[in-house]
Amino acid sequence: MKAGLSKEKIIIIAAKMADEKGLAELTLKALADELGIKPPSLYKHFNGGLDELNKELMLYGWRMLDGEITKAVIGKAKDDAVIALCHTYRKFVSEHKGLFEAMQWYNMYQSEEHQQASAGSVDIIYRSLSSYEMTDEQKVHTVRMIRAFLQGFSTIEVHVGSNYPVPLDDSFDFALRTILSGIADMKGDE
Amino acid sequence: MKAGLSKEKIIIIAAKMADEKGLAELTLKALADELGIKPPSLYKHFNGGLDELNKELMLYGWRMLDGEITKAVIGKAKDDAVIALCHTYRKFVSEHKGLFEAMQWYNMYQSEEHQQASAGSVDIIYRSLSSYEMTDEQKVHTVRMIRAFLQGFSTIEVHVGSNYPVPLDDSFDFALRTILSGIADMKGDE
DNA sequence: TATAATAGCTAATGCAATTAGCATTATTGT
DNA sequence: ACAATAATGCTAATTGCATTAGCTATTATA
Repeated sequence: MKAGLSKEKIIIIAAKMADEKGLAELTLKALADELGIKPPSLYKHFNGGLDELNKELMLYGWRMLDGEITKAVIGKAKDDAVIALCHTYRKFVSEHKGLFEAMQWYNMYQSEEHQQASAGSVDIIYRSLSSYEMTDEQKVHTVRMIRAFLQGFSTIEVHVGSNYPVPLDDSFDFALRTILSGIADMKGDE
Repeated sequence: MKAGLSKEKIIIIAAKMADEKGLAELTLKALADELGIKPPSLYKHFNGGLDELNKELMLYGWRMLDGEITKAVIGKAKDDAVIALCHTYRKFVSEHKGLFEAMQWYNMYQSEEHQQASAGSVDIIYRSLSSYEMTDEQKVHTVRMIRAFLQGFSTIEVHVGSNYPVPLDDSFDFALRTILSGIADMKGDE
């Protein structure tokens, strides 16, 4: 019997499974079961087996995040753009914990492809900064800072959960304001 | 033959292996080979098998990082303390990439123990902020911001490597200055 | 020194990934 | 329409690691 599957459809299902149960639970066996096929059949779609599946999930995740961020910053500039970008990133992670795990996977097989995967988001952050008056080098630093903050905060949030007296939302906004204020201060600096 | 091993000795070797080859390569088989014993023997030290080994590595990593940070901030206050703390954290990660991977593992089996593991570092960051004039709530926010930044930056650094035109060192210092400047600005804010 | 605990071993099991080779269903060129 | 080909699925078999069970030697202790 032919199940009428395609790489894209499989990736979408796999992403859903990863988001629901965590990336570690996404085995070829579990995925095959879900799809109603046998594990070896997956190799017809993913020659590279589990590794390739993970790589595709990573790329899929970055593409999706790029798309959402792009939408979110349309028509916005400076602080508004950065704020929208950060909130979008955070929302994405909260809704796609499994994909986010896969997206952090990009050093394995330290290849080009993986480097480029996150380059899209980096580029969008970079362009969101275009309306600020800063040197290109300052922009690179700022992109890295924002990226580090977003990734770090998201990771902690995913891992730790949100059961504190002081809400994480407040901390996120606080940190965002701090970063923006830092950016505003950076005129005269080297 | 008795190899005269103890849980502690094994963890130290395992940590070294993880740092050298990556956490994923640290299998019970590889560890047993390295130790000159057979895989099942490891269960005499780690009842819980691979899971427990990973958990112990995580705890070991946090203990070690706590120790180094504690040493680094002795006799320092305010910005000096924060700067020392951040540099120490970053240096630690660059020297212990495998352990760092294990340290991020702390949500699995979403238990108490894991929560507490990173609490030590959080506490040290918190205490490093004691000499600033800010409310307790602001301190919590700031701790989270610093922690997110450090973790995010380190992760990116570990994953991406350092082959850019703009050196990561500069970006790190830049971000650190930005955060400190943001902290300095936060007097009147809510 | 007898006894219990410790730390190692071998043998066997289970499970997921993967490979090889076969069968069936689509597709496509004529 | 139909032969050739590609695509997609299957079963059977292999590999490798984690884990369990049960045995043995060594160490520590009463």
